[in-house]
Amino acid sequence: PSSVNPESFPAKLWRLVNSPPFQSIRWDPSGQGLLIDEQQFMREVLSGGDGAAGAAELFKTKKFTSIIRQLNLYGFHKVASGLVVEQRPGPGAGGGCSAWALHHYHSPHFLRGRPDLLVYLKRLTASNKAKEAASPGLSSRQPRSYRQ
Amino acid sequence: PSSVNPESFPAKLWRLVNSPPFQSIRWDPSGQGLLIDEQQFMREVLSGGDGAAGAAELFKTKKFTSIIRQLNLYGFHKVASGLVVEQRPGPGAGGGCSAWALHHYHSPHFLRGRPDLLVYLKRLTASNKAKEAASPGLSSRQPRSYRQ
Amino acid sequence: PSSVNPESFPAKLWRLVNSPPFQSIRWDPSGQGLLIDEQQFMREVLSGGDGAAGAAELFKTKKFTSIIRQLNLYGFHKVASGLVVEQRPGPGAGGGCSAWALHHYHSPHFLRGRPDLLVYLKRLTASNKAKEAASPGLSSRQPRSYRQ
DNA sequence: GGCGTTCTAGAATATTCGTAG
DNA sequence: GCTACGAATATTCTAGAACGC
Repeated sequence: PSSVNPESFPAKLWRLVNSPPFQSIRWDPSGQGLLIDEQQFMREVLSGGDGAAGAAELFKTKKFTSIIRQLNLYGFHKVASGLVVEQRPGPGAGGGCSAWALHHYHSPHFLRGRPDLLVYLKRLTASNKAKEAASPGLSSRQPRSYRQ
Repeated sequence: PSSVNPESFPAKLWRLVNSPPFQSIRWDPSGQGLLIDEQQFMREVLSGGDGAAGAAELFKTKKFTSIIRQLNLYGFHKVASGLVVEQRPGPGAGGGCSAWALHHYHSPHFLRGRPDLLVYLKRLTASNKAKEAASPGLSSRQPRSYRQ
Repeated sequence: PSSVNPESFPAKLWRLVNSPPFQSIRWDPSGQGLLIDEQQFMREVLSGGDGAAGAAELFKTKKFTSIIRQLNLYGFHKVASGLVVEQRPGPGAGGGCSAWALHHYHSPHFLRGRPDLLVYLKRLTASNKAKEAASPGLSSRQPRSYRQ
């Protein structure tokens, strides 16, 4: 019945992560999380589309922090890296290695190959939160465990 | 009497803004606010000192958002841009126009030529806020204009 | 269900002590305590990762005392040395006599082969301590021996 | 009212310094 | 001496709140 608004943030995110031309945002190896390269994302997706595939005006903002705010509003949580996080290829050229900001985010309703789950991605508004009042009620920064 | 800890955030900020070698952070024309060029600041100050004057290890963070959090913790507020913010001359080559992130922040206790005011910059902790309980009590984002 | 945040101090400590490439930090013979060679740890783990396995940015600090503070915050206690603590053979010549700082620390929730206990390692904050108000309440510095 | 964007604050852990015991 | 802890600041992730459409 109720499909997902293709202009909503989760729908845009889904299209981006499944778009091979966009290298800045992709699935993690397990397909359960999102990897976003901040610098590359700013060039490719934000700031006016001089990027590769011409993501013309996909988002109104030019600030990466707005993307993070949206992720949190839709219930995504940051996954602590620290472990694998694929090795830096660093072939040779380019040189300026630059402090990488590779963000890893996860939502139980955003999994590779499962577009059917997108309908469960709700914006965490006051009213929506009231509806889910009986939920486990995670605190703002999960004190310890976070992978559910 | 009570001087300012030179390792505190306000002291570091003061030294940076008064350091001509650092072009990423400077006074606005009136001397009452701070201008920070995000991209340049990340290169010059954060991320390991391959920048100009070697601000080796001034901050432990490499994230610009941490600087913003500190500014807010010390009572700085963003100044709505669109007004002054001198045009960047754009030396010539390159041409990558790039979506500029030029941040304009203000605090009544951070004014050009007035290092004596720095002692009034207090970190807004629970305890410090309790001490100033009698203040007007501004909400999180001042409803309209807040330029005092 | 609830796993441990891999970015927390106990998780990092666990990975380090179980990482053979890191020789500076290892289990004591009984597997109930931690042995840390201060000088080697500073080279291998702190101070920029020119060390062996490239523990790039595992900690933001470069001070060994900060590691000790973290150990104490998570309930570790120093084990009186002078007893076991195998002598380091001293690889060869030189005879850098070495007033070696070999630190021996213990926690009942940090045992070799028992990652399941890590969830009991709680940061000793004011709030956490309040929650455990009804606990046996061990004093800060165990009166005498506590080797269980 | 919903949603997106922006600025600010809350809350938890991390780092540092001083000092009590 | 020297271990352990309190307290203050720093860093990080998430949420609150205001505004415009």
